[in-house]
Amino acid sequence: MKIQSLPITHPPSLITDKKPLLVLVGPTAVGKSDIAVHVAASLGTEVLTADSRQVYRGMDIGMDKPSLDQRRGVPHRLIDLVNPDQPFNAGMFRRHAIEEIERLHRERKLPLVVGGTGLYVRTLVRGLCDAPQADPEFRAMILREAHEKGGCFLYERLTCVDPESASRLHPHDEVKILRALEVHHLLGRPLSEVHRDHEFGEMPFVSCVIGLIRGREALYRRIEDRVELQLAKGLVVETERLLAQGYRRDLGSMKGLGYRQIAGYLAGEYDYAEAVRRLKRDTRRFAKRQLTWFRKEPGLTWLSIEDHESSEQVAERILIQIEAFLATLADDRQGAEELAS
RNA sequence: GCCGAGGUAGCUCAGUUGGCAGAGCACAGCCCUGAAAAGGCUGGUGUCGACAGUUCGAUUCUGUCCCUCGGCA
Repeated sequence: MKIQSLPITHPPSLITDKKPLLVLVGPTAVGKSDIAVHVAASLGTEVLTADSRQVYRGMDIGMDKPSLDQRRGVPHRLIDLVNPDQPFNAGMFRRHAIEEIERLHRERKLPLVVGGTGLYVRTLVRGLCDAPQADPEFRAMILREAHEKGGCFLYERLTCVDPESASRLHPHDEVKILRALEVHHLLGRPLSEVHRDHEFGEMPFVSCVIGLIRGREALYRRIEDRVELQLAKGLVVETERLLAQGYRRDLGSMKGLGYRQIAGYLAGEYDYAEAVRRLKRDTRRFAKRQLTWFRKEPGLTWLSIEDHESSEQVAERILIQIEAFLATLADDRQGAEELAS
């Protein structure tokens, strides 16, 4: 019976090698942080944050980092890794995260990844293709050239060197066109080829991915409440401080939700009420994009949160799912051992 | 009460010399492999205030009524 339950795609030898990974995802303001602390405390483990924004030091209110009080003694990792003007990206996240995951495995703890950055989570669950890191010099150079030549220079160039990537991208999507050109320049191979070799088929761990969700109206209400709370905590002062420290508005970190809208208000582009309106709107749109991303994540189990549920109650339900996941893991392992002997 | 102005999408409004209506915002759906809280794409969701009249046909013209906002009493 045990042997029959083995998925054909996983040879027994691989299953015994692979270590488990727990992952909690969901849109912004769904309540991940509070719930995760309860889950981590029950499991006696730590929280590994998969959030592209919480890695920046000094950006606390805008990125909604959980306070020490909220963390209730549970260690949180992968937060405050770089300064706001330092580069950070999915590859760097993956390297830091894998280090922490392996450490926890050595300490016989179950790694619990919690976050809303879909791409970052995916680099852990399904890997990341072997392409070179971002090259700021190349980008600056080619952007200068594009500025001089104007029009669709970048897109046309990509059509020549990597027609497959070009056909998948819209001519207006400069960020992704730039990346494809960069990879071709550094590697001498088209990015589309690198992607085809990888296809997110890496699976370094046996992952249990749970997606938290609420009704759209409830989620939007929570987003509004959270924005108000961030403003009350001093988001404007924090933005002023970052600008005074010399962090310019065009930095990736400063384009994050909160800082972008408040910086526009501080620069006199619109009034305070308009800044708040835009911040709420942009956060709602972001939550929607997150949902679109997670919806197509294979193997994700949704867990819908009711309005009346406390984070402890939700954590209880998650723990039941985790127990079931660990039980199948133990079954598979036992089956593999029987097969091997 | 009288005199103006107006009632069209969730909101602000445009428009149809009579042929089942369109912008912005809001909203919805989607794409994504080292910028991802970034970046990009697509979509009009409607008893045109109500009822009658004229007309082949009325959101548009006419009448009555209702409502909102000004001004005068």
